Amino acid sequence: MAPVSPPDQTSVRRRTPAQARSRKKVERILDAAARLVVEDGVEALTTRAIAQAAEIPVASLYQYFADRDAVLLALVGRDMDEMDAQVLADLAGLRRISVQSLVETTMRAYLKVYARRPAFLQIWLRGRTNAAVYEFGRQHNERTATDLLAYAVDAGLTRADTPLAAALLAVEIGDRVFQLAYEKDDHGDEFLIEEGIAMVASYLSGYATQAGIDGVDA
Amino acid sequence: MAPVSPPDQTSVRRRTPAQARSRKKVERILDAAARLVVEDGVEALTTRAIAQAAEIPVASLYQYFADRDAVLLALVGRDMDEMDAQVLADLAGLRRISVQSLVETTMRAYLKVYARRPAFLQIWLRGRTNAAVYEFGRQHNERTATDLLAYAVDAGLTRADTPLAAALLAVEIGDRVFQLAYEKDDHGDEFLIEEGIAMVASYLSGYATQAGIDGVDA
Amino acid sequence: MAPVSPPDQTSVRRRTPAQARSRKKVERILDAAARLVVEDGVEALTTRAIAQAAEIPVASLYQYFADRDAVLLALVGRDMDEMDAQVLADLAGLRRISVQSLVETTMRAYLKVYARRPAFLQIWLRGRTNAAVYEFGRQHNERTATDLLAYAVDAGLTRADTPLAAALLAVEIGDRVFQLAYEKDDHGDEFLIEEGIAMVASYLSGYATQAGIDGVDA
Amino acid sequence: MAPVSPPDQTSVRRRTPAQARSRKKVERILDAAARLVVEDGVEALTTRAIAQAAEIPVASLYQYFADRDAVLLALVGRDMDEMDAQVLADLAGLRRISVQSLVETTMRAYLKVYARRPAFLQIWLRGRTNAAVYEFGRQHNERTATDLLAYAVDAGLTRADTPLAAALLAVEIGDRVFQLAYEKDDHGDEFLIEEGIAMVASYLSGYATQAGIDGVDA
DNA sequence: AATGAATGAGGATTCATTCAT
DNA sequence: TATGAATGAATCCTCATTCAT
Repeated sequence: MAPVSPPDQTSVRRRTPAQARSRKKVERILDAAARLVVEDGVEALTTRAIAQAAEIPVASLYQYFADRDAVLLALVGRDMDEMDAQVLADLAGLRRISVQSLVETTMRAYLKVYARRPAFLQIWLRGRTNAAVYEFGRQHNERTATDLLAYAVDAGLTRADTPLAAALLAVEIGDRVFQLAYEKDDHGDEFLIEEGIAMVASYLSGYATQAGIDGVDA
Repeated sequence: MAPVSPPDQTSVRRRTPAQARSRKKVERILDAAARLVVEDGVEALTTRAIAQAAEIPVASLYQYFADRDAVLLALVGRDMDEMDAQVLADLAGLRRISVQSLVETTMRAYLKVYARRPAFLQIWLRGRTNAAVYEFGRQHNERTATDLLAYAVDAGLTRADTPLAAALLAVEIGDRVFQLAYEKDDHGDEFLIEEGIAMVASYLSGYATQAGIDGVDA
Repeated sequence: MAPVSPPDQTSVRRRTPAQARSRKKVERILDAAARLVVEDGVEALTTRAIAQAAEIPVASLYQYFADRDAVLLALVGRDMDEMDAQVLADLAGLRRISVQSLVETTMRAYLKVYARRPAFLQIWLRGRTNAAVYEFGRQHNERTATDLLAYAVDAGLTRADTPLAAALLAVEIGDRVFQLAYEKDDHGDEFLIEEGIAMVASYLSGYATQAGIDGVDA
Repeated sequence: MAPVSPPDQTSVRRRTPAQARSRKKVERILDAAARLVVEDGVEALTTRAIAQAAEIPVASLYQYFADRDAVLLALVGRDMDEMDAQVLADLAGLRRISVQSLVETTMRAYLKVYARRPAFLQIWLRGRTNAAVYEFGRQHNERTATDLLAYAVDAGLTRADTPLAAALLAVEIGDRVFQLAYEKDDHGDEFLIEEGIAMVASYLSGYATQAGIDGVDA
């Protein structure tokens, strides 16, 4: 079973020139928005500012996005998909897996994306101030918890009766560890990250099977 | 040593009638603001709304508070002081103390105040959306971490070389546990609270002395 | 002489397939617009909304209508034609005619159409807010006054020197009676309708010939 | 009994300088709005335009009016009060009164105000396009009907069992007569006005007592 | 100390229409 | 003929704060 849900891939097949153009503009808007966020924070992401940065009229924004929040969510969603993909890839690369390595690999995958995507870091870890983003995060964390738990149970790492709430707590705590680690440090405070990983792994070990502790071939 | 810094008590001695009147009005404003927050959330706390709820002209707000954020901070600060006092009191009531009971007592003290102060719960756990509040929280957590660590080292519960960052991590994780537990549940999800307390205690045990694990007379 | 001008029937003869298709789409758009008006009122009739309801792109609207107002006018015009036809038919069915029965039959014919065409009722009686519709109404009332007066004079019901302004006043008052009667009542307040008919008939009787009062064979 | 409700006179007694200034500004805004309406019609009455014409910032508008509609309603209300006062005064001047003279005097009183207040004429008779104004008009007509009926019954001009709906119909028809008479003619088409007055008077005579027909000393 | 009034700056969103393809 | 995309021009309204009195 896949450890995290793959991104939604509705109608990715072919694309008309018009759609391609449209997609390009969407990207352009998102890139402009990303720039703004990195420079001035999430609150600076006004429709006016986005339009100006993307060099389009404000009204044109509404061709591509339903409203301001939609832009923000698209921005987060884009990077979040990359996040999930990174976790997927890194877990796939493991030879042996245990609860410890599952946690470590997953969390370190996140770090890679934070390093690559400063806008994401900014929105996600520092500016989760917007209600829409907050809700998006909550849902993503829930999905992640569900997927990872299913994966762990499936792989025989944790007991079948492990409560979802425990998985969710682990994910949320991981999330907070990152928030804390990146609060002042653009590269993430390594001490906090290590301790955080240890804490989460240790917590989840409480639900581990013997195999989950010893590790099994992937 | 006191486990948490006592509230700032500048010029509490005597008070002129004018000061007393002023204090009263401040309280009235804060009470109005608290009502608003509980009813409509932090975003509803506009200067207009506060003034209307307190039945004073908007301009008069600025007699008592430098700006909008100041109101919010005063609101949080008032309850935060109560929080610290509760922790202080509950720790003082312990016969024997260990890392485990230190964590448990402290976190349960927080729960008591959340139950008593819905406005605090609303601002602190659900609406930490405002930059000023966020910063205030960070600083309070830092102070709390410093104080608790000093207390623990002093009492011989943790090693003298325990890094402050570890204490801070513990406090922040505790904070997140509460955020999660109160997200949807006005009374706090008990499972999450218990697991959270266990997680934090277990983490800090890594820095405990033997006495910290066995417990000592307070 | 016909009591009301027959609808404009430019080029109704034959139709090419393309024209037939076009006509179909026009009907589809008008039906969609009618639905919108009934549900949400005249102000809800935006080009966007119409296009969406008709399931065509907004830009395609402009293939069939010059602008937004044109849609509204076409909508009104369609039902107005039916209105005129109903008046024509009902008057044709009369054995004997007098000023009284002319007024009564005409006004009751309107009621029939209002009952059948809720969109018309909505636009015409409740939402005559749009300048174009307003103007259309004025012109239709003028035409109706002219036609009915000619008919009445022709039939010897009213004096030949009856001023057009009197006929127009009668029509306009009838119009207002309906507006009032349907203001809150979807079926039309019967008291107001009866009194209104009586008022208009009584007024026009001032211009009646003896025959117009006694009635003549049609 | 007063034939029409006197305007609301809440706290007209004394006035602080601040209130006087405020009142002055309100008048200034209304005057500017009136100018706009006369020149460009009701739809031209945007917040921007009003503010510009009154030479104040848009935001200042909201000090004195809750929203755009409030300005329009204040504008209408101001003149409507004058209208009521004129009716009151003119009826008070009558030596003898009958249904006929009651109708005539009332309607002619309206004409005087239309002549004095072009903005009112514009909004009321030509631009009753705005929902708020429309509703205001409906309510005023209802109040007027109620008051005039009570007055007529009181004076013994009409039977005590005259239905309110009849009075309302009379008022509404009078209203439409004016709309029609002023449609194209800034001074009001005299033929339509005379005929309209006759029609309404004749209609109401159906509910008159003998005294109402013969007339009584006021 | 108290406050009515004033306001600059900005907020999101909608709409009818055009045009290149 | 059909339409996706583009957009200029407005819309109303809110907010925190200041200042003269």
